[in-house]
Amino acid sequence: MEPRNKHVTEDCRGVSEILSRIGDKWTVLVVTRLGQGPLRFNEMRRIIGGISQRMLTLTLRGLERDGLVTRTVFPTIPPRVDYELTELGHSLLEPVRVLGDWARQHETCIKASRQRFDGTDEATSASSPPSPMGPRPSA
Amino acid sequence: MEPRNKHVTEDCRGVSEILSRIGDKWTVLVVTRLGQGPLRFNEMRRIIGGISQRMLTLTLRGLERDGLVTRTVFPTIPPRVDYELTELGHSLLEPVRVLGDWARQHETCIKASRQRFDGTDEATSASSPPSPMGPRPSA
DNA sequence: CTGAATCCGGCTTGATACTG
DNA sequence: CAGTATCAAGCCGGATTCAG
Repeated sequence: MEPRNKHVTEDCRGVSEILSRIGDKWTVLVVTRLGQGPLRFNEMRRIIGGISQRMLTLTLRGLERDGLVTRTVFPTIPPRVDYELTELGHSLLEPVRVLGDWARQHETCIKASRQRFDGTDEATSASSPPSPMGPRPSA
Repeated sequence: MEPRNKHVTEDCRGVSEILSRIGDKWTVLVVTRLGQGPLRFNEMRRIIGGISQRMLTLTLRGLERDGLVTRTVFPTIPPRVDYELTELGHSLLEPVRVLGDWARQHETCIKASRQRFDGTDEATSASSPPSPMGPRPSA
């Protein structure tokens, strides 16, 4: 990546990258669950539900790479692997919680806004096909 | 014990959705810039830099749909469109800032961890202790 | 039980060209 | 200036299969 420059935009680039990192489909779920204590692979898989092995592996791997979780292998039979949040991982828990609070707090509002927005189009022209980006009602 | 435990996953689903929303490539940049005041389309385009018309349009459109920004059209020639954060949009600014602070604060740490992770080619020559610190198979 | 490798479909992104 | 339409490329995520 580019070196960190002076401008705000550059700062936000870094932020954006981090957000992309944790903004993917599963990372937040995994981190949050792990925030309640270490878990084994299939425990997580079962608890989270709907995540494939592949995605769980990739998510965990990425988290480990970023130093957010530790991977502990017990060379037993059957094998056992524990995943646990590092200190850094725990520190992420709080910002995520803040965002989570915001999300839950405004979830209804946002969904309502979406329905309003999506419905505005059809209300004016009923026979129009569903366009991915309907026309704007000029203010 | 904690009834909250059972709901965390569901809660996080919603959070995850919101995160996906703002976790895309440009949303955070746009919102942050808009947090400093209303902007016109090409102003933003120029300020952010590297974003295509298409992506800026789509990002703005999504933000508008979610009720986070307002779009004000001035039917002049040449046309002029102002984008501005709504109250809801401003409320998002804070959580984003929190996450942004975290990101900047741990940016170095994370990058270091990545390099460490990518570069770690464990020899495994040492004894594999029965203690939970087994070697990680290289990718 | 944990996880790697493969194939594949879909969404997201981006470049380009055109319109009011 | 602001926005749309279209097309192509790339990444993401899922199902399946194989291995230790």
